[in-house]
Amino acid sequence: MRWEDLDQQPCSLARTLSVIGDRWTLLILRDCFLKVRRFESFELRLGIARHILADRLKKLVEAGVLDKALYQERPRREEYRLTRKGLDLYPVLLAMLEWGDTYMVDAEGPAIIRRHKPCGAVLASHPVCTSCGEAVTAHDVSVEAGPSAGDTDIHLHAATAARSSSSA
Amino acid sequence: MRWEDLDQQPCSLARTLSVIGDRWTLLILRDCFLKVRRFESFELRLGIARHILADRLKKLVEAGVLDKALYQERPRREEYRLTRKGLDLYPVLLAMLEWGDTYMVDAEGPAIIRRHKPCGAVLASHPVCTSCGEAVTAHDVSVEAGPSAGDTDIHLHAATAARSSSSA
DNA sequence: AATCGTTGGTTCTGTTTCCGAACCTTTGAA
DNA sequence: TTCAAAGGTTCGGAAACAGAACCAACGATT
Repeated sequence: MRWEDLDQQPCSLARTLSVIGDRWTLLILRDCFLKVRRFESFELRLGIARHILADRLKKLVEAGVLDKALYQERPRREEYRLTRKGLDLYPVLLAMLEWGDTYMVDAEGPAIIRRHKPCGAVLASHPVCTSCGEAVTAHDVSVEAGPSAGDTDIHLHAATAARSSSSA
Repeated sequence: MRWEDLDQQPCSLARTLSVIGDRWTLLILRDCFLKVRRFESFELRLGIARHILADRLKKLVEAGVLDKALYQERPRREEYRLTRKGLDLYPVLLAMLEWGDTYMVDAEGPAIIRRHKPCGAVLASHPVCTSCGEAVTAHDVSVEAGPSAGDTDIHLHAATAARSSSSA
């Protein structure tokens, strides 16, 4: 499978990965959420090759995750800001941050702490079902074919995928 | 920055990416959550080169995300299962799935639907603060130096990162 | 007891993709 | 008229990836 074909897959995870699934993109987005907005700032903070940074920013703009806005005429200067679509990636970042805080930190604990401003607590979060409000775990979730399922039952019948399927 | 150095960064996102941040790993994990457990099944479903698959599975086992368990003696057969650490990645996957469902689907809607078994609703979820139970958005969260912060204020002072910092 | 199929890999040899360094362009300031 | 800053683009080498072939343990088949 080639990287570009990911967004053709009938799987929302694959399609999401086609936007944010590369080496640098999530680090760029992390910085966006920290209010980094300028090409040079990204470069400095990430130590990324300018070439790659330019490419990633362009792709994020094309994907509608970032918006390139003029913040100054004459010297024309532009900055990158998260769109609504980009802001909606926050749960992804948050989930990754918290997993890292739990499993990947040194003995002393995490280098950065997030605090939930409304309540003042050090932030820990978990997903809840928007309908019933209960916490969601992998075991509570079942999958079924959706509207555009077609013959893509491959995603449902995991262990039985012995038939030579359409995506093999 | 080299890819291997990611897990040395004082940032939980970077460290998480050092485990799940490559092209294939999240797709492999998606399948794990769909109860795919065997080398051949992964290969068939993903269309991944065997070589790469073997490498990713090994790394996931080394990282403690998967566990390689004997499920049959004589023909000795092993399978890969999510550990607790791996299961705890579910919020990451879920957040990506839902973002994809929202922004990346065709007109007909998503190919796969997730249902919250306890309440029966089609699943939509959002993160809530474990302390106060309120929904968490990017705007509600502030960051501050944590226990092992050291001189890594680079992660806090986004736009002011004009000094040549330690990670540049 | 030779060989065949199944599972689960490893070893080759290209081809993409990535990275780092250097260069280019626009604009304003010295 | 040269300089610097912001924001890119163009290169050659390095790494990751893909596809195919090969290996090996084991059981079943003949």
